[in-house]
Amino acid sequence: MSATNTGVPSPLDTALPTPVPSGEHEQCPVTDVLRRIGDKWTVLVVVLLGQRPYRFNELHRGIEGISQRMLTRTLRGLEADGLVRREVFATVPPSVEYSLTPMGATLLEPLSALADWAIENQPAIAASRRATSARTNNLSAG
Amino acid sequence: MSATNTGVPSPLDTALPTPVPSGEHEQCPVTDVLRRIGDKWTVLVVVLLGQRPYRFNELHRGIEGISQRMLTRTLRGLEADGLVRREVFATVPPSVEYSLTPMGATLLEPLSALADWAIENQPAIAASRRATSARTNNLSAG
DNA sequence: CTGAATCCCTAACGATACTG
DNA sequence: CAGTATCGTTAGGGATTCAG
Repeated sequence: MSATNTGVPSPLDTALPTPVPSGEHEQCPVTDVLRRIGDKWTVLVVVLLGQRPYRFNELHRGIEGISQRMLTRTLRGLEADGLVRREVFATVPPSVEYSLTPMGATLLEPLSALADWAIENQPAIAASRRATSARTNNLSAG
Repeated sequence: MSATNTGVPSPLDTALPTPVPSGEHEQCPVTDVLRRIGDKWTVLVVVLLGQRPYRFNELHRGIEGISQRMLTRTLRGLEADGLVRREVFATVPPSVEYSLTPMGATLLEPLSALADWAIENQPAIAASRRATSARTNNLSAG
């Protein structure tokens, strides 16, 4: 199972030559993507759009806690990256439909792998965090 | 290839029942993990430690641009999550060795899938971004 | 060598109000 | 309905300094 250096061909090696890229402003694509999808809402939006196209307020209602501002920014970012398509229908109450592009849809697969890992390991992680904070409290208390 | 709703069993569906979890403070494990590994340095550290154990300053030199502060915080976070193990050797110049735990090593696999995707799609994403900013400039200029 | 502590800046985020 | 504009708060992150 160990993916350290035997099992996995590791495309990460390709992305991280030797000392780590990050020359100055040019980050490696992996980091770039991680920072994009690591924000607070992008994954939720992508996952919802993976089910079917959504309209703006539909997403707004579907993602509890998101503000219009952040929903707009998230969608704009995904659109700029070519992961989401935005279709405007000039109807009388104007409506806008968002959907994944083909490239956006392919993101669901690696995302699923990571989600799988997250779900599987979340209990262990949570337990580890609790143990750590308990240990920290002990140090404070004596 | 479409992973929209036919090909992939989508563990995301498990994580996102219908309207999206996020009751109030309790986020879904996927979002939680994404925010953890989506920060600026975690992935780089995990990838390096995936090759072999590293000492503190070795990591510091290996990851160009990281500050001691952030390296420490990143390692502490990973340690608290049970993904990284910290071993202190009480030698005369004290040395500390960091390595992936077994659970940490399993993270390399889904990370590779995502890295694969990132590397493969990075050109398209970059092109899309350029096209978008060019379009924005056109609106401003004309 | 391996950090912890402090200060400061910026980007991200959220709430609210306003517009086509 | 689908946004934009503005403002205030907070969290992430960097530089520097100090300590075991």
